[in-house]
Amino acid sequence: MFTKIKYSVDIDKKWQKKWAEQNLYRFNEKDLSKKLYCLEMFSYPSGANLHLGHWYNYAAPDTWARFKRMNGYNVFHPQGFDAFGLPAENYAIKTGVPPEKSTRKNIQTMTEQLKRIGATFNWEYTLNTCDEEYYKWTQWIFVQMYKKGLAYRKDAPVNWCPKCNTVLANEQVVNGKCDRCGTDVYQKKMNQWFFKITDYAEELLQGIDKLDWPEKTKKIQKNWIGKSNGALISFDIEKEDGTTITLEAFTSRADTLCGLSYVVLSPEHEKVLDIVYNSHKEEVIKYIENAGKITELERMLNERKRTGVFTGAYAINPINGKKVPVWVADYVIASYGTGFVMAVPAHDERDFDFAQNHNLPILQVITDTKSDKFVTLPFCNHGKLVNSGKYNGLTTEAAITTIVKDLEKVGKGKLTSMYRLRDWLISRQRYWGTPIPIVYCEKCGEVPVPESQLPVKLPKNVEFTPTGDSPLKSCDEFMNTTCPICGGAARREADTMDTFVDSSWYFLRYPDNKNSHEIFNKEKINAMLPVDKYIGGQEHATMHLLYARFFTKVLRDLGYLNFDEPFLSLIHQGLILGPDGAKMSKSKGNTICPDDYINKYGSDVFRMYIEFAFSYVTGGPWSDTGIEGVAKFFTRIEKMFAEFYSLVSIKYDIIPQFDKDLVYAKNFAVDNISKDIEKFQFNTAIARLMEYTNAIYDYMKKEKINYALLKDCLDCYIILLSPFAPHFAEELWEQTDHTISVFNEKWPSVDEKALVKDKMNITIQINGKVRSNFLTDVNLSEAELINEAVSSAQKYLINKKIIRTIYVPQKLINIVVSDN
RNA sequence: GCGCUUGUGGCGGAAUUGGUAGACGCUGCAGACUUAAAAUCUGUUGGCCGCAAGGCCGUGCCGGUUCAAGUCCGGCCUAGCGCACCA
Repeated sequence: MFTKIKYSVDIDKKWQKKWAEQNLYRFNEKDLSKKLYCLEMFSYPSGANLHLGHWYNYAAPDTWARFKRMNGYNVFHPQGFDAFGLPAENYAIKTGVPPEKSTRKNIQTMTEQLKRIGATFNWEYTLNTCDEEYYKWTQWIFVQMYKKGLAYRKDAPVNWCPKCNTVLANEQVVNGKCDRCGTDVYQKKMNQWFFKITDYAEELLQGIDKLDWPEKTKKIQKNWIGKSNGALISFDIEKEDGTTITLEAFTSRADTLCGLSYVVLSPEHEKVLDIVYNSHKEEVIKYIENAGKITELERMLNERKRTGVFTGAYAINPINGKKVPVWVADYVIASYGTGFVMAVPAHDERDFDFAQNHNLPILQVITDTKSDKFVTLPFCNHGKLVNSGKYNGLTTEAAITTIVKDLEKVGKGKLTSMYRLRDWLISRQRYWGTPIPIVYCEKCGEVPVPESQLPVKLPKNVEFTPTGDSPLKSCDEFMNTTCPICGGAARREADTMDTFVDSSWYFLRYPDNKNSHEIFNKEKINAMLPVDKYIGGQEHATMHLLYARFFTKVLRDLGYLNFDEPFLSLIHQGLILGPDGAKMSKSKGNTICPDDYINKYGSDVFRMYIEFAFSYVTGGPWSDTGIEGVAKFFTRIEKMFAEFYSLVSIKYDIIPQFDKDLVYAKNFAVDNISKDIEKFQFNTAIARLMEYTNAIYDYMKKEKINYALLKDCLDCYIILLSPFAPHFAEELWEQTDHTISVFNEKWPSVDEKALVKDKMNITIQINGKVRSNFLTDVNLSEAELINEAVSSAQKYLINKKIIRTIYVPQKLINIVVSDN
């Protein structure tokens, strides 16, 4: 029998225990026909309490997952930890506690706290990237990639963070500063490991359009890959000794070739010293040395001043044989294109600026298509060609293909594309990460560790304070090993991998997390993936989300996967800011601790509040005004049920007219709540639930009540409530004489007939302004409606002439009038 | 500099994609219950004019398209994000 319920944190505990005992949310591995892989980005095991961001990231998608579960889906909803990385190591440096120890402890605390959300997580599938059983396979992937030539080592100028004492990937440098600590990053030439993500540039780009991802994220990723169509053009350069050397330049404006007035090499270009004349050598070397000292940041600041030096050499324009001077200038960057550029000052701002500074000729070869009027230089738009011999009059588009075709005939040009995307630098001079499974043997050189010897274990007792050199180097027992090929003495690679490597494939491991003899069972993973719904922050648009796509494609090409994309549908949760509107941070002291709220109100109130108070994908500043309102809403629900059980039951068979409102309200609620949850619009879904609550209250005030109908509506009510307040709904379900669990119930379906109204409210507009409205029968014809509207709006029509009427079905009639 | 996104009551936020702006809730105000308070319930709550009926104004600003604009177009302002010598 129903006893009065008072929802509190005790009810959370009761049901969390029962659900765990029954393993209620168990994933059924046997039948994957309706599997649904719902995944939130895993979190970093930080020491402090679970913060608001975690709650927001996990609780709301759990509402979606529960909804899907009740709609018959076999929901797979795993949870794990991205445990390697800088924060644990920095914490260790500060406190002296080894990262291993603090991380394990944090994982334990966080797991307990995550359980307090009362989510449908499948904990038996958990993983942790710093476990040997996990990173063994991270290393295994590295070795597979190495064998395919996708992991390679090279000397390259890399981004160095002097504070973190490590190199960074391009993706981790933001405005010339370290993404992590904000320190100015500078370039350093080092020998490092890279993943050849550029091999997949085109496919990564092409695949984006097919994804159900936020448009903005797709755009960010497209821009990051940065495809640019153009042509490679070869220039012969005459050296001082009389020989010539040929260099290729990439350009998107081959049409401007006749306006060429010089060519430029970047200071880092390997052929600079080969080309330079003796008379200019000293000056050029000095220039290169200076250019090397400038950091990324300074380069950006000095973006207006374009410096450079002449090499003494001349290049031949392949289209007309004209000789142009060869310069070295740091406005040409070595890492994009070929590091060698053709300069057309009349039609490029940078070249124009440079030419003016150095008194180089400026030849106009493009003019406006529409007017032959004088155009101001530099003219960078498209147009038509002038001063270009036989190409005169062609549009720029046509000229590009014509000119490149002509060049191609003499082997001097071809159409091609360039990408902005660089290979992914994965070496880190840090301790707390996956060791790179490579050994260096004096005889055999660089040798990948064979699969049978994996994992290369991360040693425990290492001095991990960063010195700028890899901490593992100081650990002899780690470093000294034997060569897997010849058995002779060898040294291990001392760097560890970027933590983004760990997170690039974790979603592939969850469904088969205990597999000890292979990375995962192919059949199983191909049946379980792709992830159907992925939820996480937008800040990963050019990092994790790109890397994970890359790994998926690599593993597919290695024969392990039969799909191309890991995450079909992606949602970004908004960011919850501090009450001051600034990003929450401990240093600013504007963090919010969910625990206080949970202890006071219970986790369901907290969950429903964060779902109700924000638009999920937008987020916003935190404020707890309103959480009382949600708590009150819970009380109102409790009272609603108490009131129902106190009613004298009056039963009758014929549903009178006044039951219609309730039936409508129920179906309206089911319809809209379902649609809104599906779209992650939890705030409006909850609003509709509140409306349904009000409708039930209204009904209970009536003189005559159809008890069976009301009971049915209340049962439905509990189901609709359950994804938003799982513990509370489960308690109500039990108290209203049902067998648990409410989560085994089928989500209600909509009776479309109940949503058809027999009356409609038509708005009357006069000249587009709302004047009045009238309630009428839905079956009336347009003509009848207009008549009714005109007669009911008589007072607005005095001395007016009706010009036309517009009828919007079921909604409004606009009467357009003029003065008589 | 280029590209994208945002701007709605005192507050959080709605608005079926061009069709009654402000759903739902918070706050405030008034009332009921109470010795009183809390809790609960009932009304009310964009601004201005009006006793009222009613009217005028109103979705960052200026203009436009349309019978009709928060929604579409052009320009500007604001806040935020992405890229930034990409040839």
